[in-house]
Amino acid sequence: MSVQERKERERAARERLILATARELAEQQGWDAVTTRRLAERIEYSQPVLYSHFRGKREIIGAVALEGATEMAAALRAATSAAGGPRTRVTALARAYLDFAARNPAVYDAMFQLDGGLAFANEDTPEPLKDAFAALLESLGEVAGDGVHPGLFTEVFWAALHGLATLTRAGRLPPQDTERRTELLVDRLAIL
Amino acid sequence: MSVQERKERERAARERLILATARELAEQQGWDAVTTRRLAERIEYSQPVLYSHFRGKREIIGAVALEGATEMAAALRAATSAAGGPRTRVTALARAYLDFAARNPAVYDAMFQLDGGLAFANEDTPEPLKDAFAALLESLGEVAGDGVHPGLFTEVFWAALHGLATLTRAGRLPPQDTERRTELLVDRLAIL
DNA sequence: ATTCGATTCTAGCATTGCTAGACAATAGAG
DNA sequence: CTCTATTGTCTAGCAATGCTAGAATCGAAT
Repeated sequence: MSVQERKERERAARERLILATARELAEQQGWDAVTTRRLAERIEYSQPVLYSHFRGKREIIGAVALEGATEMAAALRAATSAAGGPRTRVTALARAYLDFAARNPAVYDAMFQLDGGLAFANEDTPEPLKDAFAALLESLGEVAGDGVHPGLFTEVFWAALHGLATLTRAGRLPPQDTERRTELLVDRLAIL
Repeated sequence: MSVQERKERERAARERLILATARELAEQQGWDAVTTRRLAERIEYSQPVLYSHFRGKREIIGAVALEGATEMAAALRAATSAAGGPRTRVTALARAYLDFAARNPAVYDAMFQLDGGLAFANEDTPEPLKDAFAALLESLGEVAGDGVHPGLFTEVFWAALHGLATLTRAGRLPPQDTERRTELLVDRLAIL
């Protein structure tokens, strides 16, 4: 059975290669530049190989989105674990979120702007996405305030961060005031 | 000179027809369904005619976005003018914004999600967009709180609304709690 | 009625996502 | 070591997309 195992390892390695290449290409030139032909050429296989791993381009985007969700959850937890009190923690969380979005625009797009064919806000939601939301909830639940449902509060805070991230990235908001906007958001929304 | 005038009138009418058709098609089946061929067929002209009015699909999206900005500004002002105090006014504003986004998803996409080739946050920004932001500022400036720049506050509030609108529309947030989220947002962000 | 300029259309290009069917490599049996 | 059957990969192609060149047609002014 060792032959089978080797093949599966190689197949898994190639799948990782596809995803890493797609992500790299998307970060370099945007998702529009991630065509099946270019992607195939970069991994040095023909296009149909892509379709033996993923149903199509959408599913590739979805896979990158899941990778990103895992990383984002880790980044958020790393940022908040170093903080002392609730206030520093929430500020660190907000900064880490916006920083992740700014540093990985293509991955952020895959997660929240593009159609990756992923389910959201129901029981079919993939684990990494639920976990990323959980990472937000861990720090935000404690500053929701009395009588306010932590989940609802987290949704609102998240939406605000998402709005800041996307509008800034699209050039709708001047980038230089990001820090001041973040502070204002935390000051007002969080009950400390 | 009457011939020239008639021709210009007809040309302007056709341009309105193109935009109305594009918008209708986008609202019915999404912007992906707005192909130059389908659009040309619906207006009963050939595709190249579209390019005598607009540089390309992007510019059509941009034109729809500007139309939408004008309408949104009007909708926001209509909603806030009926309100008595600052609190009712801000709540009405938030509701009107989210309502506009929910009722005109394709137009909202054209304004904020798609690339319509429009400038933002600088002096080249088209008038309708600046005016829509001004409509937000009119009601939000008075609840920014002492020592907080009204423009910055408006940006943050707007970003939060934008996040709620897009995440809800993309199925990332359950729609039924929209009203509670709106109330929470207003309660926390606005200084009354 | 004819000419000439503007307008509109036909036909086509290159690119996209995706797939069918031909071809090649390889594992396992003899 | 050879043959076969399965598994994997590639070549070639489809329909759809945005956009454009050049032909054809229309209409206003002479």
